Amino acid sequence: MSSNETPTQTNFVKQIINEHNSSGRFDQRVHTRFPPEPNGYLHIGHAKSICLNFGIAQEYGGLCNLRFDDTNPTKEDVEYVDSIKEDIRWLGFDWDEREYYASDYFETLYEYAVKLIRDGKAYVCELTGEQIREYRGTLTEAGRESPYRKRGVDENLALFDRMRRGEFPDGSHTLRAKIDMASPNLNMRDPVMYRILHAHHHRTGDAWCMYPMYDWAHGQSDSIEGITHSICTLEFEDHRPLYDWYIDQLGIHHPQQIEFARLNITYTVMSKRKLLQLVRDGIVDGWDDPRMPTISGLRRRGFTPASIRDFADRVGVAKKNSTVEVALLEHCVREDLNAHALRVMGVLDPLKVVLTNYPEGQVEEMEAVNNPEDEAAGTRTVPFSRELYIERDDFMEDPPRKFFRLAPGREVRLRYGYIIKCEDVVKDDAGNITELHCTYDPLTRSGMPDANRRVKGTLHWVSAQHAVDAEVRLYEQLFALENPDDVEEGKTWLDNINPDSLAVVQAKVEPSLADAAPGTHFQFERKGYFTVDSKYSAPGAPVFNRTVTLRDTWARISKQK
RNA sequence: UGGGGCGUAGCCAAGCGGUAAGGCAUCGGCCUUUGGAGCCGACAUGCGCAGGUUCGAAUCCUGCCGCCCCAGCCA
Repeated sequence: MSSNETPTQTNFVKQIINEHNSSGRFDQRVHTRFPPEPNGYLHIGHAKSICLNFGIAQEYGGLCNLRFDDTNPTKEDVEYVDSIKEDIRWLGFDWDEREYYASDYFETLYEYAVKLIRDGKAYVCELTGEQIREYRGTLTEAGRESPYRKRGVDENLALFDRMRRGEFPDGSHTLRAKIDMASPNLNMRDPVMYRILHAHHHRTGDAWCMYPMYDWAHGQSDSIEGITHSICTLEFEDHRPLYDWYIDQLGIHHPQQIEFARLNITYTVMSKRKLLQLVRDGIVDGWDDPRMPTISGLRRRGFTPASIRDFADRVGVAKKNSTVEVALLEHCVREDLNAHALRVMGVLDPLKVVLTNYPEGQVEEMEAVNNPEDEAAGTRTVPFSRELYIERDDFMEDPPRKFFRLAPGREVRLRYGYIIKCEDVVKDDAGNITELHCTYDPLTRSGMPDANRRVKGTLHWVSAQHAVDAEVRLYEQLFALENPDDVEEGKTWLDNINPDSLAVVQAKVEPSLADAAPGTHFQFERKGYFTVDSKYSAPGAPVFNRTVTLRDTWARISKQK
């Protein structure tokens, strides 16, 4: 953990582990796992789980496996397993050689199923999907037993074998656990263990035409891997009795499942289904669109692994459903980037300034600090000349009281340059300001004694003749509402999309940025943190994504009016 | 009306019978060649509500109330 990350505090999961360690239940062993289904890209909610599982393993000197729960070939794909592996590594975690797949255990699972059948604890059922639902009963009424429940062991064994051999069509048979159709826990009402699916699996190919249900595969997979603590989300709490039942019937290693609340963040959605829809409908530019809460989106946006880990730590782990304000995530990146990002100057909305008393053709190289938070980052040189660009909103013809920037007759400091004074405002026929005529004070160059003169504000700038054109993408929240699922009658969450979530702007940036490498983080002084886009940026034609703005006191003051 | 969970500040979250940590946000002030950063300070007589036990309760007991999850051959 780097120094800018908050020390991890205690949580109920660690308390449980501590109790196990003092009782000796698992021989002081701590072995967790991160078990994604490869049916989509990882998002920041997964990052919370990854940090938890790998973090706990690290903290207790244990191990954390990566296991793909690939029990449904109709939804899964290698594209997803590749992206998942990349994202976990990028976050800074390593599963060594322990990369497993539930499909590795299909044969073992099959043998386990045969054992249950032999013990009279499972049977082949020929009810249709609809009938199974009817027989299940409701939340308040017990279910009815399937007419196939009383089949003999030999018949079940034979039928199950024929299921495996592919003698039956999809949906015609299932293997079900024989538990209790009257259980108040619906998961215990003879759950389906296997369904017939003549589908090609991304790993096992066509070896199987029936696949284990997640509930039948998950607990045993953990058991087989010797997992001690199976950490998962709240919705599986009701499934724990079933997992316990399977494992107890089988008499195999019994992990402890612990459930925690999944992460929600304001102004975004976290369900894979919705993220997939945003991608498929072309509402965003792929899974890694910088507005997406996916790991790949956050990466492209400019978030750092350390900032996401820090966020996961600060958010904590508990059982209460909650929604964390996106401001906390933003705080975490700012803190990391403040310490590490190189400072540069870039003007997003250029307004030309002519220094009328500055020698024509003269160019001075101004020394600029790369990162005031890190002396080792050194300095660089920025060209200064007679014609410059400043930010259009750093000038006001008729400024309000607390506006500390440029205005007619007012003086302002150009960062690392001179103090200048606005003498004239030049406008076009329509009355738009086209340029400013200013004078500079030659005794106030940065470093000179007169440079210490007190002026109201300091502006960033770029020399017009040296400026590099850059495309800058300014992002806002993808959704206009804190809770995108808060929809009125007849509308959907898609109606809550923020139409202004992306603004593309042509900026002027300092020459050092011309060939900036994709993924590099910068602070554009006074504006925010920006990252070179990994998809569209090219040498000589840089494209920047705005990760997050700087905290902006002036914006707050002016909004209060 | 069944079962499983959860209620501590605007948002997270510690606390585990001895008198409400911390972070984010917000609001003041200091400082500043980034209105950034940093620094200082404020921010729950109160822990969903009502009773009870106790010298003492956010913590224990009882009863309410509210919210989330479960009726896929998804995970």
